[in-house]
Amino acid sequence: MTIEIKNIPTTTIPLSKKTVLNIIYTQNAVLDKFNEALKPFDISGEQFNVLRILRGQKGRPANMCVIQERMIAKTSNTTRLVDKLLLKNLVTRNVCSENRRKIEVLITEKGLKLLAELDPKIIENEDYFCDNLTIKELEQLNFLLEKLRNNTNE
Amino acid sequence: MTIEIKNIPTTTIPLSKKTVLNIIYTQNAVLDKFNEALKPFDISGEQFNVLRILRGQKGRPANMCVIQERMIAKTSNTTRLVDKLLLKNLVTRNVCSENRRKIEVLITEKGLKLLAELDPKIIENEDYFCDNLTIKELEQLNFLLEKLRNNTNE
DNA sequence: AATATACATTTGTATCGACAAGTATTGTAA
DNA sequence: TTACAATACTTGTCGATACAAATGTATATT
Repeated sequence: MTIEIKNIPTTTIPLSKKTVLNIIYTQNAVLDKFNEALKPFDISGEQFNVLRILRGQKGRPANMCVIQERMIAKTSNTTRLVDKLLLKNLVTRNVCSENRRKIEVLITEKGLKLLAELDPKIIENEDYFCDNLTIKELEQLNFLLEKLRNNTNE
Repeated sequence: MTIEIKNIPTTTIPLSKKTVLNIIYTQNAVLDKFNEALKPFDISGEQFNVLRILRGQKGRPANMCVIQERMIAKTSNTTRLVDKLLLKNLVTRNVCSENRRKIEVLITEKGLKLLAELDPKIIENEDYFCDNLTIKELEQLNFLLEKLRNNTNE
């Protein structure tokens, strides 16, 4: 189900356009593989990310806004994501007693188990692409991506 | 409305995970800026891409499946995207007389005008990021992305 | 010619992202 | 204390993705 993407010709397309396209294609390829790995476990990429954030809390409950700000996708809807996780009993959700505006979300044992099962698949997935490059090339790639992104003009 | 993303530490996170995250963050940043540029024109990124594909046809009509296979997002719903463009009179849609299963989609004058107006904004957008790197660095970045993507194992 | 199969597109459903608006709770200031 | 604003979260809507199923048309098989 993966589509083949040819390398983009530099002669006909300006280098900047080619670069942007390349970044988009590459992320698509990476995310496709990522979602493919998650699919047998009936969990979406964003649900998985929320679970990982909750695990990172190490027992301390996370508010909605804490989850929100740590998510990769900015304006995703935390309420509905947590709803889905709740339905699968992967998290618990309770109103905070000290500040009743807040919600305390915790990962359950079942959630932790699922993550433990998924961890090696995710690593495998990351290595699948990164094994194509040497350490030096990976470091160079990271350097270039960060330099491209960290615009100093703003 | 853009969120700041710190550089990812290499010491605590494996290089492969860092690389994948960097690719995702970078594409997010690029697409955010891209969508921001399109927003005043009331057109979504995918709608814009379809219009560009149609312009690339240079007067020859495009079938749905031709549009589909040239789109960046694989399984996007071409029918509904074309519907939206039709509502804005940016394209025409007719059943092919030779093969009535097929649909012939054409970009209208209004569509071409819109693209002409958008072209410089898109270039500006691409340069916004790429100006941070030298030509050599851009070429290196493209090389690395393609090498990462073009997995020889399959 | 009737049936089956492949092809091209449409439709339906669930989920997600982006964004605006709404609700409830808390904090603050006149 | 009342009024207003800020905070935390929820709900609604729209556009889009992902995917399965359905529809309509053309082609191949018997």
